[in-house]
Amino acid sequence: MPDRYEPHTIEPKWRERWRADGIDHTPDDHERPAWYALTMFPYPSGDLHTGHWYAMAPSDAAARFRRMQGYDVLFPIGFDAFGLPAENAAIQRSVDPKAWTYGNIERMREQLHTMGASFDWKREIVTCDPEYYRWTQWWFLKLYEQGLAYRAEAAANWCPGCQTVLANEQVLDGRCERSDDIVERRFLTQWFFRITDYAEELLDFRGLDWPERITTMQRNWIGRSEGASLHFPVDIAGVDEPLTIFTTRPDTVYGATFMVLAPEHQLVERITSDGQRTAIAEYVAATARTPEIERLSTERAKTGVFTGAWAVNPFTGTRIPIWIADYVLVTYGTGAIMAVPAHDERDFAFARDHGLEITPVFDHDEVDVTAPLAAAFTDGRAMINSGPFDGTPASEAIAAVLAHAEAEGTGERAVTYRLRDWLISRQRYWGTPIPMIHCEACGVTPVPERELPVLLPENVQFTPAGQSPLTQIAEWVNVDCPACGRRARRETDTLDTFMCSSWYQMRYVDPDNPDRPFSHEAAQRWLPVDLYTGGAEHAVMHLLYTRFFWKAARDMGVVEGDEPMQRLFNQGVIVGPDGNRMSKSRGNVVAPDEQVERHGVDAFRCQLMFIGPWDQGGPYNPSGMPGIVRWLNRLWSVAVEPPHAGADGDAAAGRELLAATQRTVRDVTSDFEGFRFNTAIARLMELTTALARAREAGAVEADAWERSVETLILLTAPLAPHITEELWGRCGKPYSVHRQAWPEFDESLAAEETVEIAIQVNGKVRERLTLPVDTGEDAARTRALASARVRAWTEDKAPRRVIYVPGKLLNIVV
RNA sequence: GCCGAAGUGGCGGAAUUGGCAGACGCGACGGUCUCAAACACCGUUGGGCGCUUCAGCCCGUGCCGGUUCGAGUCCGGCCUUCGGCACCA
Repeated sequence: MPDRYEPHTIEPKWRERWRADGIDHTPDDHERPAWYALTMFPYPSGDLHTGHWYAMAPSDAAARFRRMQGYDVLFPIGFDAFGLPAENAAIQRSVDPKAWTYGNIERMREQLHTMGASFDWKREIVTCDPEYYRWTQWWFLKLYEQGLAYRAEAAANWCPGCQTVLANEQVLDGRCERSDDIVERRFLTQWFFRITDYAEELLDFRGLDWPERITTMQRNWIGRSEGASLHFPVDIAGVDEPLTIFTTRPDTVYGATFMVLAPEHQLVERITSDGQRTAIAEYVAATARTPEIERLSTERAKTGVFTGAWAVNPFTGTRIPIWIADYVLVTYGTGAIMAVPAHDERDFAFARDHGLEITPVFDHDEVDVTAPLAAAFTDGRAMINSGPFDGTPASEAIAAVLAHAEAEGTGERAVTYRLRDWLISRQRYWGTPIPMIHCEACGVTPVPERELPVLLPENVQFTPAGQSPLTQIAEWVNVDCPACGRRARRETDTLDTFMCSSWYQMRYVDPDNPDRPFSHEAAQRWLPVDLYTGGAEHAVMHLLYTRFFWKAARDMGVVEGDEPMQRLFNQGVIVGPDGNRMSKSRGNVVAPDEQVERHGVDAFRCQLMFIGPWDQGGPYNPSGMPGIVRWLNRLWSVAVEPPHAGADGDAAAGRELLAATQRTVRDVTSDFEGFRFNTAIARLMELTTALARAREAGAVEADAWERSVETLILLTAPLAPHITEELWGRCGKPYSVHRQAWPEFDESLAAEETVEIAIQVNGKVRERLTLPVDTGEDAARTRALASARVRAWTEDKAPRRVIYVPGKLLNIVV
């Protein structure tokens, strides 16, 4: 009497065996081709939730699939352990961020083990370990050496109540989430990476197997614009340098009737007239409280204030007023624009609301400058009101004006990107210390490489009001300058955690190397990553930063090739049964541990993979679980209970079973290639049912039965690793199922003899005929026209047209 | 607001380039087994009309329009929902 499928007995047993055998360790004999499968490492929030399972179980299935296909697979795991939540816990609950983080890691490590994922734990990395962040600091120094790191003023959210810098996440509706004070923007000197140096190259995705929506989002994020820089002299005593603006439409310069600076623009202070000083100051202060998303809204009224200053249009010689307005951003272009209200909707709205001049410079059927927005046309035919250019066709206008500007020295061709340099400074404690020292004599001085890591002090005080705790630790802050030996101060900002995650895939290839971030040999063997899986929420920032990092590393000669991740797959976001993001306050959290306890690991993994396409995410409702449990029970049953002996079986039934098995091999293999685990499971369910039915009928050859069952177990192994290991053993096969070769599709066995063709009359299905697979059009047509049902619809009229799609349908048009 | 996606039965979803809409599963209903329950198994299941002998017919993939022999799929215009928007990771 075969016993029943009891996941709680077999699952822990096999996990222990695998752990003892080190079956998941990355092979180092280099016998087979290398495959680097990487899943985004988790933040150690303390609890492994359904989202982690949703990200990692299919990633594991993909890694197992490649192993069975004959690759040596590197499938590592670690923790992205620096960041804000640890600091919040410290402030709110007086716990030490380090103790909190490592406690969480320990708990999550155990939870991850129970997932049955084939991670190589020997290579685990934790980004807040000094042995890891020492190399993050090393990278910072290298980028600094390359001239890719620099300091500049940048705005930060400042809470006047807490006297501290806030993350965007901590700002709700312009107020501090803790104290409810109105958040201001403050300018601090901070560190940046010159990611914009790579803007052009980052636009190039050739050779990468990435989803198009991701590359599109990155392209738009980088936002390349071609145009011109134009220089407008400022009509103010003491201001010699001209005001430089960027425009994509230099051909409209004769219509520039005023200028607008971002309220944060450096010149504002110097050019404002005494009479306007109060109004300008008020407006600048108000802007500091306005979120950028709101500023960019096209539906909002265009506010602004006149500075009292005038510039000169270098083409017309006309004096034009200089305004400030918050629809101009200091971070884009030069932070200043020439406003051409006749040909730009935003400028038009502004001019209309503030009574400014509107001069069209392209002819058009109707020019109605008194009408609302719609009248601000951006298309033209030929230039007008443009001095020597009058009559120039629109198609030649930009080139003509640019040539003139370059000849006169009033402007030049320019390309601008929306992409801004990467701000990496954080005024926080729980991050990688920036390895820099500020010396009064020598200026900013790097910490010598041999002194790395700059250790993060422990047991620090979080004062309720004030800066990062790092600034308070005198014995840490005060050091000798490495260059001149005089007293100097450490940099107290820490690095953005995106920097930790920009190079972690490199560290995994050689995680314990004490002398270098990784060895050349290990990089040769494993890099770049063959398959990167992770959340679509990282579509732009993380993935852009890691591409930048890789390219910078390449230019230093540290890695080879142009891209860090060959293939990318972004899974969707899993939400609660009610369609909302899972959260404790909503009460819609599905706890993985509970599901595992009830149905086992394999069932939970399979259910997550079965609910829908992996890149779509969506609501997770455990109500579908019975279907998966039933399937695994049936799988168990067909594997342990063959048809009764003595059945020599029917050869035709055996052939049919093997054909169905081969079609499953074909479909499941291609589904795995495309991460369509939901349809793969559907096909496996069908084969399982076919086996159960065949056994019921009692007429299958023992050989065909066995081959089919074995294949079914192998195809299921990446999805449900425990039950398949158990059944493989029970079928008398040698340990381990996870070391077996993936079944090869044998087309000669899969062929079907007949096929059902839909017969349409005028596009509507009226008949279905079962025909031999190789039926030609003429034969199919004859058979169709012989059908009484078809004749009833054609009324015996001669077909006007016949469309035949072999194996699918025949459409008769009368 | 800007950028990127997605809308298909009561529910999750399937339909590789335009070619039989609803695979697979949940739920529901009916049945087998059982003293009963659980487990398991079998059948039906998009909506409407028809089914007294035969069994078929119409509608249907967010909404409006278009292209095509043929549209869930392509085009134009809307509506709704979701992801990202640079200090959450």
